[in-house]
Amino acid sequence: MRIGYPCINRRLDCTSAKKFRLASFNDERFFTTVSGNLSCFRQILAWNVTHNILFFRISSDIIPFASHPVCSAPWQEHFSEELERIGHSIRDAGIRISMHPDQFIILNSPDERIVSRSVDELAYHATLLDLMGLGTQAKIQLHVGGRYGDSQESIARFVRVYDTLDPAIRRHLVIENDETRFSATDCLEISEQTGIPVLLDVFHHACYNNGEEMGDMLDATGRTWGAADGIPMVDYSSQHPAKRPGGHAEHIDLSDFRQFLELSQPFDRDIMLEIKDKETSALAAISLLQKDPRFERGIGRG
DNA sequence: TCTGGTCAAGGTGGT
DNA sequence: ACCACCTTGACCAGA
Repeated sequence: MRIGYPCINRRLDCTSAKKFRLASFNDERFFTTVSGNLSCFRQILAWNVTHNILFFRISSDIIPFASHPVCSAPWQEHFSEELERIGHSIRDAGIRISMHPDQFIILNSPDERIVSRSVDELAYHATLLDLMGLGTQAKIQLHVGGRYGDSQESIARFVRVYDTLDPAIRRHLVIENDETRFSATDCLEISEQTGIPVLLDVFHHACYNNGEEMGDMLDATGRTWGAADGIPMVDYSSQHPAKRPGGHAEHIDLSDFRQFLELSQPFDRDIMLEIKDKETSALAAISLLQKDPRFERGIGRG
């Protein structure tokens, strides 16, 4: 069991997701920005290791506009050595990496231009992971997409597109339930047809479900991960009291988290905390986990 | 130096 | 057909 947080460390005076406006794109700006992002990424990883945080989600903005037509700069070659070095240090430390392309990346759109752009963006994610040599345990988590008024047909369209994807993308790709469109059960149906692993978003499942028990869903989604996929990942958050249902909490709710740990007791999972205060909640979660044998095993794994 | 309108990209639901 | 909202941080133009 590892604990992770996404993209940003608020205690460090740097960001690994610096970007700029499309209108001001030029190669110099691009390379300078990526260099800064990678430098901050290394700092975050080092900070994480000293705090036993061995799971981290890389921001899709670490290479801004990487899959956009405006970007013809050969970033793969330009940064290959640096990425390889970073990848070595990630593997040496036993760190797990994930990525989460944003809401515009949709494989089941009826508009093939949207699908094509989405595939390009996924290819960028996979290339980045591969340049770091992170292997198939590094995952790109994606939502199923839109319903377009017909969930079954939209699921079928996802399956059809998935089957055409380059294996270089598929080996990293997992799907995740969302809080309004496709439930964990929908994802399991897709998994049965494609073999794709299902990442359970615990909070989204609580928001949107068909009455399935959380424990059963943890079990069922975990079984979709093969040996090469590594320990199943889950996303965890809790409800922000003031926000609409589905709004992420500002800080981890430790009593809720303790209940989740209890519930998940039979299973080993890498837990991504989708919580606003990022590393602060990760530290709190870890302090709660000191005596959990699943976590101790994780630290020893190196 | 500070502020707030705006940012590559889509989907959904209300009108 | 059109618009606000989803959700997020931060860019950047203008004060």
